[in-house]
Amino acid sequence: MNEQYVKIWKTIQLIPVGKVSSYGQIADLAGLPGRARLVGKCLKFVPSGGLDNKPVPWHRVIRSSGEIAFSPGSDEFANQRALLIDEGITVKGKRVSIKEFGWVVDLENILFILPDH
DNA sequence: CGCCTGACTGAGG
DNA sequence: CCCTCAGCCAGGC
Repeated sequence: MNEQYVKIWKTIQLIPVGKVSSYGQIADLAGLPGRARLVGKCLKFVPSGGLDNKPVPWHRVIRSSGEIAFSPGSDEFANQRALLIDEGITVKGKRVSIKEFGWVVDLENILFILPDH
């Protein structure tokens, strides 16, 4: 199992319900700065059963611009959009307001919650 | 080694 | 808001 993938998945598990993060932000928090594209690739292989008996909320990861990465019209797009809306996130077209729903990582998270790396 | 491909990003026009 | 472009980095061939 790819160790970097595990770090990324664990970081994604920290995104609170009702918040969104970006590929780049997850990469940074996982200790892999500059590797947003790796996060995208890694999300293709998210364990469907979750990790450590906890789900990996991949749908909370979108582009830094606030839009859903999948092309509008695709099944994946519709799926992700529905999952976001289900937990109370407003999605206008393909876009989420980062200002309103973006995950702001506080000091407590940085010091005590992020996985070791 | 080169060349191409991504669930990417930030700056510009 | 749209589009382009350079930069990005792991992988595949």
